[in-house]
Amino acid sequence: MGVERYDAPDAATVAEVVRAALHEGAVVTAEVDCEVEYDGRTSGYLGRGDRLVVAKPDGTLLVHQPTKHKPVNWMPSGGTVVTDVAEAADQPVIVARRSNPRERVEVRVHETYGLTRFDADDAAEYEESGTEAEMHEYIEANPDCLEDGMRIVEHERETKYGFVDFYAVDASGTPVVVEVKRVQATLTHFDQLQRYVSLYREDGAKRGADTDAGDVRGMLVAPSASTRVKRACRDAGLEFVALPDFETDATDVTDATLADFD
Amino acid sequence: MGVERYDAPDAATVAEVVRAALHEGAVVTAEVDCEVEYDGRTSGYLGRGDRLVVAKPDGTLLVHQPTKHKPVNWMPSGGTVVTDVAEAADQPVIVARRSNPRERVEVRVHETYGLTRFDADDAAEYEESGTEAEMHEYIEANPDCLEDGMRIVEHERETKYGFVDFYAVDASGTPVVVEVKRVQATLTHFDQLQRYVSLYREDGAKRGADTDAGDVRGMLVAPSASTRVKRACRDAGLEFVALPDFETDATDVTDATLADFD
DNA sequence: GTGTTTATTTCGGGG
DNA sequence: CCCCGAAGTAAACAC
Repeated sequence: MGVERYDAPDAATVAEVVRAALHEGAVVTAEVDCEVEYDGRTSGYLGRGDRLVVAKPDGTLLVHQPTKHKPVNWMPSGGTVVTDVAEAADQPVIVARRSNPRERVEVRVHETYGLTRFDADDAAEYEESGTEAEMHEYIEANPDCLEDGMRIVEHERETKYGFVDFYAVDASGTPVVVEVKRVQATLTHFDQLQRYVSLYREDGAKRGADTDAGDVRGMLVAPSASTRVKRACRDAGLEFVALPDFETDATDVTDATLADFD
Repeated sequence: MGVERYDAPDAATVAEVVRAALHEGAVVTAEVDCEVEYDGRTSGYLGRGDRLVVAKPDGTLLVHQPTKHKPVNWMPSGGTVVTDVAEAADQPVIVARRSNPRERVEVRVHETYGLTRFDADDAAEYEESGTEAEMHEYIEANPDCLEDGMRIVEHERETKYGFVDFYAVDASGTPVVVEVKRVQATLTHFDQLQRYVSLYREDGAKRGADTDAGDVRGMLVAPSASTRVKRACRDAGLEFVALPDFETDATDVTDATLADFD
């Protein structure tokens, strides 16, 4: 929980402080004028400018420009961050590497305005509600919200082409493949459902030519869908089901249900 | 390009420095003990712990735990970041909001270890090569890499269900829909191609029942693909084409070509 | 503004 | 390890 601050440190200090901090589990932030080079999945170069550099002890490296959410260059956790001093120019150089995929970020520092070592102590974990997983739980507990008489047969059913959110059966016994989305449905989601339904229809056709191979319903469940998606569903014989106002307070419903068992 | 540093500032100082910095276009970083609340697309809560908070003048807010690439909480650019002091506890509170979607991040600061104002001057833009766009250029210039006798008819052809990377014709005059991926092909990519091909086949069927409506080839081009994807392609009558070792050094080729014109 | 697609996506879960 | 799909995806780009 301590912070150590270095103002306009020289190259050797930068290299040593960063090395020691990361080794000892501390986070380092630096305000620098630098240029950046990336080589790996693609390659790229960022000319000189003022940036915020963050290095974490898990190998994460972030280079932030003064705007935007995403770092302009980075390395995800799992790699290693090392610092060195380029002899010729007496400049600190921060290099982050990893293998799989093999990639490398090099930050050549021209000027270090400031450097901070932060021994952060954080045991908390983020808790979230309103996720798709919770939506699944809600549907599993209340299959009638999809359609009266619906019965869930299997959740996350594995097929040779991937996972189906729900495999269900409607009131008349017809199988229903259900794909659930927490956000407005897109063409990609339609694609997913289409893939699963095609599979079931093929399998149905194999089981027997006399049975109606198309006797499988596909259901895309989401709070909304664009016109294009609705049309695609209609054209492909799939159904879009608007699950209205699935609010994050669905947890309240679950809580109430659980309370009923007390 | 200047940095101002505040050690263990009090709540009023934090609020004022953050306000002034963001208003004047500077980036602020703070090492704090805080709790965080998010409400918007989902909702969530993060209990007390030491974190690095970054606020940018474009409305970006980042809350970083000591590990991982992604911030545990954030607000993308475009919103507003305001600071205040909770009277009761004399704590700084940083709130980022935006509409569309309507969401809000609240950082309740229990202790501020350090605060930095960074007047960053950065005009550089990141330049990247080895992207999918370059892969497209390569294919357009060398269609034979897909298959001997292939001719590109159209690049980025628009359809009512989205864009097709290439619309081509093979040596025998059969149309080929081509979907190109820079990374290993996934089922999602297969889905995309499948959607386009279905469309072309439907259109073919509409044009004339006597012509073979299935007379369209679909080609998924990528450096590799999982077994599942290859099987899906085979089953759907689509082709997977491994475009071997398309390296980022394709830029070298370009450079050499450009040099030839000197 | 919506709608769609890409991404050095990152991340987590399961086999 | 790979494979797969979610994400508060963000960001670019077309309409």
